[in-house]
This record gives sequence, structure tokens and C-alpha cells, in this order.
Amino acid sequence: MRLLPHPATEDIELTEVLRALADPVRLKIVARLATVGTMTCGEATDHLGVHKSTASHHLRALREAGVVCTKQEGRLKYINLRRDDLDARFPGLIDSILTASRDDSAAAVSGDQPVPAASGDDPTLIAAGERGRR
Amino acid sequence: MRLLPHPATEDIELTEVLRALADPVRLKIVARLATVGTMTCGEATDHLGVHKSTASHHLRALREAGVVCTKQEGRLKYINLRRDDLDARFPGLIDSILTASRDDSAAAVSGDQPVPAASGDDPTLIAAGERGRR
DNA sequence: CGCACTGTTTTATGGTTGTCAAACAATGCG
DNA sequence: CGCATTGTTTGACAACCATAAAACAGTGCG
Repeated sequence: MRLLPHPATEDIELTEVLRALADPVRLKIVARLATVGTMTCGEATDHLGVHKSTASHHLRALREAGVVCTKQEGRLKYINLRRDDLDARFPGLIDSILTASRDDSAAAVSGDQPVPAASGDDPTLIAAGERGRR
Repeated sequence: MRLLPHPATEDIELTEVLRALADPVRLKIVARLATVGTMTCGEATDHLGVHKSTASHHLRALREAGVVCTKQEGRLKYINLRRDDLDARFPGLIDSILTASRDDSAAAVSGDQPVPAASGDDPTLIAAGERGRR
């Protein structure tokens, strides 16, 4: 059993964590890790539907940001969420992100327009498509 | 008095918010907004030390992500943190980020190595400089 | 040893981003 | 109206990033 190098808890930086979690693919990894506890890289790849090198890239980003740790056992590598470390460094942050992520994907599953909202006269003064909405 | 277009509360997306806050300059804006309540774009620019067009760019990113709203009054534009909207959509998220941001900048001010930590034999198995640490 | 398996690194590529400078637009003051 | 003030937009540029393909590396099984 071998532990791969990670930043120390006190070296974890907020903006790095946020940037790591600002990617949908990586957020998906983290959300799943939060529920299943541990994954191998292969399981992560399967779950994501991206090329294995891409998955490896994202797992590296998460590891270097201090979000995740990796330990090798045999020829498998197990990924874990560094929940305690993150909670010690940034209390409540991961919980709120995970909660938000859950609500978000739940909303996406149960249909995106629960309210038909007669297109065009939203009272909240919104320009929905400003700059093409990416 | 004129309100500029913003995404509706229910259209605010988690990854967009995280990406918006994953930039040090933008995080600084938000942290300051949280304390002072309101800023003009000019005050933001002064506080940031970047070119005014850069500041404008970041304020736009924050606005499009739904983190901030802008209202024009006269020839000034006032920026506000959409705290209630963000809290309604992602409970606890902004608070934890602001708290983390405060602790972070406080630590940066009061010196970065409170523990000398005889360079080289950290027991936590850390590779400090992996890939140049950006 | 040789081979299958599991990930990582390298290389390429297209897209996005942060930054500044300069031009532009909107607003109110005199 | 003319002009200063306040921001935005455009253009240019370098850096970074997500992605995939292919080559590479470590590990255990037979």
C-alpha cells in the first residue's frame, strides 16, 4: 500500500479548491466520491464517460488541489475525498457544495421547467440569453 | 435608476458560481462586497489594482454568474452581492466561502510559516513542489 | 519471463481566459 | 452644446485548459 503525494492540509488554497470544483466533470467525481466513499480510477472513468487519460487529468487536478487523495493497492488506485482535511481548513464549504450539487442534479433530472412561465414576461427583469449564455 | 440584466435566481448554476469565485481578483471583489455592502465599479477598480477594463471584465463575469447585481444611478454603477439569492439557491455556500476567504487572507497577512517545520521531514508524506506548484 | 491490466505521460489541438490599451458610449455638469 | 467622468467593448496576445490518441510504466498473474 502506497500513498501518493498531496498538499498538506494547511497548504490547501481556497481558490485552487474552487477552481478544481468549478468543472462539471470534477464536480461529478467529487459528488460520487461523497456517496460511495471510494472509487478506483477505472470506476471513475466508467462513471464519467470520458477518455481514461482525461479522467486521469481531472483526478490529478483534484489531487493537486487537495480535494482528493490517492492510495495505490496492488495495481489499482483508490481515490478518496479528503473530507476531514477540507472541513478542517474550510468549515462547511464542502458540505454546502455537495448539497448544492445534489439539489442541482436532482432538478436537472426531474425536468428543467417545472414552471412553464409564459416565455417573455418574467417580472424579475432578466435577460436570459445575455451574450449567448456560453 | 436602472437595473442591469442578471440571471434569475433559479437559473444560477453552481459550477458557474464556483468558476466565478475561483479567480483571486473576483474573490477579492466578493469578499469586499460582503463587508462594505456596495461599491461602484470605480471603487472596485481602485481596490483591485488592475486596469479598469480588466475590472469591468471581472464584474461582468460575476454578474453573468449571478453572484452580483448592478444598478445604475446617474453615471455611477453600484455593485451588490446577491447574497439572498445565492443563499436561497445554495444554502450556506457563500457564507462558507466568505469565511474561508477571510481566514485565508488573515493567515496570509500574519505570516505564512507560524511553524518553522524543519524543512524536509514532514510526517504527513507531502510532496510540496509537485509539478512546480503553478 | 511474458502478458494482461490499470493508470500516467506525452503530444496535439481547439477553445477559453486574464490582461492591457485604445476606442467607444452614456451620463450629467456648466 | 461641449466636455469631463464613468464604464464598456473591441482587439490583441500570452497563458491555460479540456479532450483524445498513442506511447509508456508499474503491477500481479500464470
